[in-house]
Amino acid sequence: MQRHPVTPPTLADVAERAGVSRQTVSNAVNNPELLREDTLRRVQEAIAELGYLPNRAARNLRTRSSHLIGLPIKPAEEGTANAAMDRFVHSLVDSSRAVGYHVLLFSGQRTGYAADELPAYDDLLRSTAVDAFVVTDTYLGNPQAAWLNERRAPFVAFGRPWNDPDARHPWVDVDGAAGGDLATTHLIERGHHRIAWIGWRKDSLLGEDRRAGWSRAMRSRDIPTTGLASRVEDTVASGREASAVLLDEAQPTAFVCASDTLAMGVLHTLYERGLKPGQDVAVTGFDDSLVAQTVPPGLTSVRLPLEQVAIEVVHALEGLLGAPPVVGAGVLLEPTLVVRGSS
Amino acid sequence: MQRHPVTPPTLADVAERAGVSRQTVSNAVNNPELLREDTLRRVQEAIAELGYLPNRAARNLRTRSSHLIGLPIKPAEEGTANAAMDRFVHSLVDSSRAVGYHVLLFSGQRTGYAADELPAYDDLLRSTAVDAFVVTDTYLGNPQAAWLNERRAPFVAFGRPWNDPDARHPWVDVDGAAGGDLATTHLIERGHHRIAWIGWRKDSLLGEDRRAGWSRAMRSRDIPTTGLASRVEDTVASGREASAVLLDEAQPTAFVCASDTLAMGVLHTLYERGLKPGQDVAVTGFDDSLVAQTVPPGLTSVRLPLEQVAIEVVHALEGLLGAPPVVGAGVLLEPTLVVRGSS
DNA sequence: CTGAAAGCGCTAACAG
DNA sequence: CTGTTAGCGCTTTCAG
Repeated sequence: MQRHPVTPPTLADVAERAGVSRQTVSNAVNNPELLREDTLRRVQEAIAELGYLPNRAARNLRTRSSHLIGLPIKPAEEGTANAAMDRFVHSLVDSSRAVGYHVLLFSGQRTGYAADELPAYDDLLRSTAVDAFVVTDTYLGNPQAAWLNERRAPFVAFGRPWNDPDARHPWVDVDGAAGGDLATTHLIERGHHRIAWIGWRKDSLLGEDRRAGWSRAMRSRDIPTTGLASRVEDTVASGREASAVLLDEAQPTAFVCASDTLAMGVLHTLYERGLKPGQDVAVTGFDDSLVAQTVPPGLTSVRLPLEQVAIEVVHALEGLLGAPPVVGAGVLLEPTLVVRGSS
Repeated sequence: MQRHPVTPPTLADVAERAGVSRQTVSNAVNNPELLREDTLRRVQEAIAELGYLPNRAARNLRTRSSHLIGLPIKPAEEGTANAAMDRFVHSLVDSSRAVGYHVLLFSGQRTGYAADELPAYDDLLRSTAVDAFVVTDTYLGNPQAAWLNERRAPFVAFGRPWNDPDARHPWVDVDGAAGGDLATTHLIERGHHRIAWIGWRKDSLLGEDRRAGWSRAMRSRDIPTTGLASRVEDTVASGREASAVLLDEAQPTAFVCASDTLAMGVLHTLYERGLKPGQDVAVTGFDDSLVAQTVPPGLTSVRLPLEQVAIEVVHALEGLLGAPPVVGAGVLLEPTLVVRGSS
């Protein structure tokens, strides 16, 4: 039954070895500045010799906190180029650990429940399994943010609270308009004028944000945009169809896409028509996914500063979980453009 | 300070409401068969009315287990097509939850430590933060498996213990040779004879396994393989160079690659030479990444049954964490081939 | 089948 | 600055 060679040492073991009380050891770990220098050193030696590490469960029970952050993961979307999550998760794990938190994964969307029921979140919260959540798809108009707000559950959103002006939770987001502008301006500087936009349906406010960058860049140079925009689902097939139609009806020489997935659709169309991306028609994507990085001849893409996003998210989390909790203002970060062969 | 509207109900609250003792409530939750039917129902009603859920920390402290599984994540490898992890993680989260476990993410490889030091694992173990680990890259010859074995830490490996014949831990793997065979046979049936292999360096036993499938398929039909194999790093650039050299020196009409990343390298070479994948030269990859799914005209790829792998991993975990622990035999699963435009 | 007692390992409060 | 006391919420004895 005993899984480990020996029972791990406890506070009491360390205390005995160092010749102090248990409380002093606890202080040595959590409030070292309270101890006299030599006592502290003696305790730390005992800790090192014994290889002592505080028992999490005991600490969690006592402090009423789990030091765990819940991160819901969406069902894997196959057939899309979405790899953003991956990079973000890595950064989040690292940033969290730096402040003493670990990341607990869970399936946010279990089937068989109404839209306003989020049992996965609820269970985690009520069983005190996590201290807070990080939610990443507020922009899909899903009910998480509202639900969490209502329960006063601590959470930080990656994504602005578009449809909830009086949301009072911390958020971190990337300026989609700046990204769209970046890509469009890049193409204009490459000599393109007829630059098409392929984005998502209008109810995607994230999509509209990115689109605004495209129209801003175009309009500020008095380049007409009429007939050059298309709004579709975020799939390769949709991107392919949309680009085929646009090519036939509006003769663009370049495409700015709201996602790498859509941009891949454009590459499909070009491939089918024997057109060379970057030479005959320029294409840019969004997210700098692995697909963008590996597809020949390379897909120019707007790269989100996900590492920085994670750092800001954790920073907001620290405020939220502090005493007293502090909710900072939303943070908006700037994307960059990674230029590759497709433009 | 109080984060939630009210303090969550405890066992005592439920007991009072149901008019029974705390212990009876505990039994109702953990050993319902011990209770009389009407008592059980009364307790369950009280639980439902109060929205009671056991406090994790308390339960963990008492049972000396965290009900958490540690999953190390490697630093994100940009520029590769590796998306296998993503699908696996999803499946693992779901499978684990079904048996009462959650997945805790951590950075396996922190910098600044010698190869035989794995402080991230050690800390998690000694602080009783996780009950077990799932390790996913035993094939890289990294020291995790040996280290964990030595400490008697419970873990399940996704990947065979290639270099450790007397390893006594459960593992789940996918038959790489079968995958290589599948791809090669498919190409042979499509009429190809000069089929090249691009794989990893010889010290990658996973790579050698996959390669064995290629040579097996070739040899069983008496097709010569001389000069048709190349072993390189797992990067797009290596795949590109290797395929260029092979094309010049051995004139293959098809490439079987040990990874989608290498296959993308081949597509780069074809692109540069104006050759059409699937028409002029056939290409197959390995892992069925998002890249394979989205690149035009689609990359034929060997797909690993990651959902099934996760299920088997969790099954092994259940055995490992049971009383008494049982270590089942290794499980080897069969991959499938997803045929797309590149062949 | 149900209840009472004990204690997991830790830290918040207070006393010395 | 250090030690004592108490108890977080739960489950495992052991009696009734």
